[in-house]
Amino acid sequence: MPELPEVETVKRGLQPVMEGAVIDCVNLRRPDLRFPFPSGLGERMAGETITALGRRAKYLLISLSNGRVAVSHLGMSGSWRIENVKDEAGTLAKLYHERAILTVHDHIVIDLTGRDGQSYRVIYNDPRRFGFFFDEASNELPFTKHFAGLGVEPTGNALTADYLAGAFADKSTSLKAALLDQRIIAGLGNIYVCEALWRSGLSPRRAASTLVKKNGKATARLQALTGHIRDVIAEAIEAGGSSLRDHRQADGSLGYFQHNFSAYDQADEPCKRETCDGTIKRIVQNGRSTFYCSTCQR
DNA sequence: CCGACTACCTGCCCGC
DNA sequence: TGCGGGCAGGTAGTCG
Repeated sequence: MPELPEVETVKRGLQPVMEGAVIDCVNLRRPDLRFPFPSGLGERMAGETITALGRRAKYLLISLSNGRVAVSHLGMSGSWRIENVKDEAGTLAKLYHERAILTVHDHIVIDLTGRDGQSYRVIYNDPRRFGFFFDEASNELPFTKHFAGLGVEPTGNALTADYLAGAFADKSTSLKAALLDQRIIAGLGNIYVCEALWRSGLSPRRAASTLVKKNGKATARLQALTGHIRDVIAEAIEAGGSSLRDHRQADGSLGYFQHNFSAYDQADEPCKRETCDGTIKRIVQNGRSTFYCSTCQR
């Protein structure tokens, strides 16, 4: 589920509890997710204060007072939730402990003492275990293999039509694949690429280079696409993340962007563009589903 | 170097 | 009702 807007939503949901909190203990309930947890990870985190939560691309960043950062990637099915938020007596946390409310897919449990002095429990759940969790010295993180090659954020000023023109100029690969490439734009996933292309009236099958003029400048259509990428991501964050099926915000409420999908998961539905009488199709590109209208997306 | 493909893992949904 | 097949938000590794 988790594309950039969902990770941003998770971050915002966790911030009130986690920022400024002291980590009492970290329980890694299995040795790995997609990769083995680094040796000593839980011990390094215990006793530290969380100085800030951040996000880069689809990674959640938990900055610690010892100069390290714990990094969480949600993979396809990861989520974070907060338990025992209202613990006024200071005893509820213990009760939850004893009741063993954890399920088999609750892989990471972080017990905290918040700035308000109350006890909190933050839990990472991930049925498919495609997520990552590791730590790194914060000044080293940008140079690690996961971060070194990441492209620009779609939320900031670095995403411009000129930047994309440079990245797409010699790309004969499909627009769909180019937009999913985290080395170009970091944070887009299958849903928002489909949505941005639908808004732009661009076929996901078109070669990326066809949006660049011979002089290397962006075409008007690439300029429009750039704006739609920024818009769709901003709207999804505003809506609290999309969430297919069961994706929930950290406070347990559902994101509702999914009600706004124009193309993604709309196979056989009529195209929602007012001037179009086409039907959304599902095709497979690079082994992944693409949803688009071949009538108005050219 | 790049692009295409596969593997990783569980759960859900559909058709038989 | 049970079972098999296909599919799911992502990314790292491999291969050509």
